[in-house]
Formats: sequence, structure tokens, C-alpha cells
Amino acid sequence: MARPGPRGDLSDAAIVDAALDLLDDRGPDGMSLRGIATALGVAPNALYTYFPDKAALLRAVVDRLIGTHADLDALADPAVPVRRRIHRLAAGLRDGLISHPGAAGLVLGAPMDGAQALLLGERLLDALADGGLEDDEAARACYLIIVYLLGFVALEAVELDPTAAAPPEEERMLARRKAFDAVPADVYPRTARTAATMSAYVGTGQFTWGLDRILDGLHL
Amino acid sequence: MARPGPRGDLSDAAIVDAALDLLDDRGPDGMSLRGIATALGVAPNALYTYFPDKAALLRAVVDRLIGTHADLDALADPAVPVRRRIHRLAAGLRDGLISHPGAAGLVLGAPMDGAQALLLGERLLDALADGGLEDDEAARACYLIIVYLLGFVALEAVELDPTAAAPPEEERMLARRKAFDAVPADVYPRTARTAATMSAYVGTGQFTWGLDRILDGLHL
DNA sequence: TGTTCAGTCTGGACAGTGTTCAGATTGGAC
DNA sequence: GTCCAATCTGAACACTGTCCAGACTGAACA
Repeated sequence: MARPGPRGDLSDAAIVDAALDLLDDRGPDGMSLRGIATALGVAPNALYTYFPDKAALLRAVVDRLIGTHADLDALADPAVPVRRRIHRLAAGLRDGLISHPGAAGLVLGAPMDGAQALLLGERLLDALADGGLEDDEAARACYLIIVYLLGFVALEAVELDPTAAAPPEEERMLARRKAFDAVPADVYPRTARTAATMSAYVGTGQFTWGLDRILDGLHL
Repeated sequence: MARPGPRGDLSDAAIVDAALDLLDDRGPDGMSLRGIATALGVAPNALYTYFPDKAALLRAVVDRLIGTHADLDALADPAVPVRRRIHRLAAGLRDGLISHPGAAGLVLGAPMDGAQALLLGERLLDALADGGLEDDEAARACYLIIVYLLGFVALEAVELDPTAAAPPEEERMLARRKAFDAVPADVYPRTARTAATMSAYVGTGQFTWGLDRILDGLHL
């Protein structure tokens, strides 16, 4: 359609923008290079000027998500106890990632080595130092928290429709409840008995509880 | 090539076998329906007799992996303290999943609702009850442990070549170390300072340490 | 024994994917 | 004013998951 040659309005950021839009309303499978390209009014292979392959683009998307939804300021606020700061960061990141259901699965598919991810790590280390942890312990604790956070979100997002906004928690728990009521109580008695609790796995309550246990273990 | 009609030697299990083989030496991208089919000497669409779509096949693969590598007997051994039982289960599962580097990413892409996954949950609940936790707390703790375990493995596997066996830990840490030495110390001072610790993120030490913190938080 | 029928598998196709290559076009540097 | 690196296009390649119509089979039933 258009003629070749530089257009000017294309960039890494613009491509990531388009990818995120597409991800939200067509899901991860809909986020194809061709889809992104047409959304930008450009030929598919034009994207290869900015990213060497699709995996690199995905890493950029992930890093964008982390940068957008990690509230580093709240994490650094010295007026707030460290434990609560971490809770805020985690809650914000979880909400943000879950709001892009299709993206949550991607986050654990790319290494945490983007600029935003490194920045998050650095600030989290700051906060953990504020909490009295030595360098080494802080580093290990940092990773522990990240693993829990991303793991929780990923496992939560598996049950979500990637093409639609996440339904409210109650609804999601109800759906899980129905699924658990189908497991045979004679084979899995404990699972059946605690079905109510397990239905709440996908929820703020369980997320907060787990994080609290971890912070307990870290003496924070 | 062959004529249509039942052949007899095809089954859910045989398909999962072939898929796992292909996964191990060609990676997740190489695990295509066509690849699996030709490995089985069968037309690609024959698989649709056993699985409604590829996602279902993947779920079966994941459940197989969990069933294969979760040492439920060790988890139930009453002669061993609960804390150590959980450590054994976790270590075994991690080793097993990491030994299929391409598979680790899949595990967090499917819900933990397969037969083997449910069984693992049930036995883990048993162990947690042995450890003195009430039903509700045990259920929440169970999920916390699973999230940590799968999250850790997934994040660890991201840095592995899916088509090759995982190299020894030292080698992996060395590779990470080199990557961390490249981050600018003026922008990320804490990250640079603790690069040695962070290089060890992908390792048994960090895994065990994190699990210990969690079990501490659970008073186990 | 013959027929029916559900279950199995094939050939062939469809729309779509990531990626590559040669070539057209452009803007800025010398 | 000319060169050159960067940008973008058109067309193609090999491949993917999936679907349909139809060929074949074995066991159940008459």
C-alpha cells in the first residue's frame, strides 16, 4: 500500500503499545506480528527493524508491563513500614498484571532482565535493606518475593479468558467452586473438604496470606 | 501412506510419550502435532481422536510430568519430619521438571486440575495436616508451596536451552554471573553489589533457602 | 452368518504464523 | 551533490493448528 522508506512514527515503544492493545482484546494468540503491523499500518517485516525476533518483542512487552504496574514510589516511601510497602508493591503489580490476563502468562516466560525489571529489583533491595536485611539476605529475599508474586499471578491467570477483562473475584471463585465440587470426595477427601478455601486461591485473600507467611519467614 | 482404520497401538499415553520425547530434544516449538504424529507413524489429525485440541494435549503432558516427578511416597513417610518431607517433594519435583527444560514453562500455563496434580495436592494436604495445620490453613499453605515451587522452576527454566539437557548448576550460575557483570553499577548499585548472590538464584541453594523461609512462616 | 454402526484413521485443504531476501525509498553526513 | 546507512515493502518459504469428507475396521446384534 504505502511506499517504502522511513515513516518516522514507528518506534520500539509504539510497537509495544500496539502489541499490548492487541494482547488485551485478542489474547496472546492474537498478538501476531501481522496483527501488530496492520494495527500500525505497516508491513509485518517492518517490525524486524526494531526487534530481532518475536521473542525480543515479547520481552519488551513484559518489561513494559513491569515498569507500568510496579509502584516504585510507594515502595520507597520511608513513612510507611517496610512490610506494608512490599504489600503495596505486590498488590499493585498483581492487579496490573491480572488486568492484562493474556500477559500474565508471558511474564514468567521471559527472564527478569529488562531495564524495568532491574529497577524493580533494585528498589526492592532498597526496601529490604530498610527492613534491616543484610545485602545477601536481601538479595535472596528479593528473588523469593518475585518468584511468589509472578508464580501466583501466572497460576491465577491460567483460568482467565485472555481476550476479556478479568471478572470480579467473587465470580472467579464461584467458577472454581463449581469445578471443585466435581472432584470425587472419596478419592480426594481433603481436597473436597477444603473446596471452599481452594476456591479462594484465586483471590486477594490468599495472595495476601501467602505474602504474609513469606514476610513472616523473612522476619519483616 | 498407511490405510485408514484403527491401528491399535495409539492411545492418550502413547501420544503423551511421543510429545515428551519431542519436547526434550526439539523444545516446545518443536512439539508440533505434525511432529508428534510422524513420530507415531500417523497422520496429524489422528491425534484429534484422543485430544480435542493441542491445549488439552499440553495439559495431559503437564499432568504426566507432575505425576512422574512428584514423589508422593516420600511425602507420606511418617518416619520423616514433615519439614523434610516437603523439602524432598519439592527438590524432586524441581529436579524432574528442570530435566525437561522445555516443559517447565508449560507447567504454569495449564491449571493444576489434572488427576496427578489433584493427587499431589491431596498428599501435600495430608503432610501439612501431619505437621499440625488445620484444614483451612493447610489448604492455603498447600497453594503457597505449589506457587513457589512452580514459579521458581519456571523462572529458572527461562534461561535454559529447551532443546538440550540442563547444564550443571555451576555452569548456569557462571553464565548468570557474566550477565550481571554487564549491568551498570551506577544505576543499579545494589544489584551490582549482590551479583554473586543473584547469580545463584538459579540453584538448589536459593531454592532451599526460599522454601525454608516459607516453611518458617508456616511454623513447620 | 450377515449387517449395522460407532470408533479410527487418512488425504487434502484452509487460514494463519514467524521469518527471510532482494529491492525501493528516504534523510542526514561528508 | 553524492554517498550511505537506516527504513520500509512485496513476495515468498516452510510451517502451524484445525476441519471436513470419506475410507476402513472390529465388535455387537439380528
